[in-house]
Amino acid sequence: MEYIDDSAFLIAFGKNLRKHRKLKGFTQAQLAIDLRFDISQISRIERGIINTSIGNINAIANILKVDIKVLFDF
Amino acid sequence: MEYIDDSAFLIAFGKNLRKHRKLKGFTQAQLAIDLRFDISQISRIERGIINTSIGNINAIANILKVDIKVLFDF
DNA sequence: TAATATGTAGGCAAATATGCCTATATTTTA
DNA sequence: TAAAATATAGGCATATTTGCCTACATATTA
Repeated sequence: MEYIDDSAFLIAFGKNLRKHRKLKGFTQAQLAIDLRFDISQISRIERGIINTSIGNINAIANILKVDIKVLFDF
Repeated sequence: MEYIDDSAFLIAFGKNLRKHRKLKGFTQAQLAIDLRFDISQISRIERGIINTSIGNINAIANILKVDIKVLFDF
């Protein structure tokens, strides 16, 4: 198993999240509103700027109607 | 798809993490040392007290040598 | 091209996680 | 049972995330 550092992991995660958000037809703003998140958070997460919580990712998966494991499959 | 609130999710996640930690033969202390985490964090995560980051979970998966998706499979 | 929609950048205060610490409880082993 | 190992509880200072905000950049559409 290959080691992946935190920064590379967060960037890869964000890229994958963005892919699935678009596949489900959400803009960052729409997703943020449904989640009652601030819109800036979605942008920060997708760019790998911040290391968000597993609870937030679970909430995102619920709104996107995808299995949470899909968001970690990259 | 069933809605799972943050608290229930964190508790279920922690329970599953504990299961996989034990399957791999780690104590909380051993895991914390390898991760350079404080030991109290492992206990807090496994009990669902805190909502830790995806980066931390990735680091844990690396140390346990499990696919990160396994930790979200419950 | 021009207008509109979508996303990025960054400052700041408040909320939350984290590390470090001591003490206590629970579980496992001799 | 007694001792040792493992896990829980909680306080406190520091670090990080988050929401709210304004401004700017990029992409999409008329």
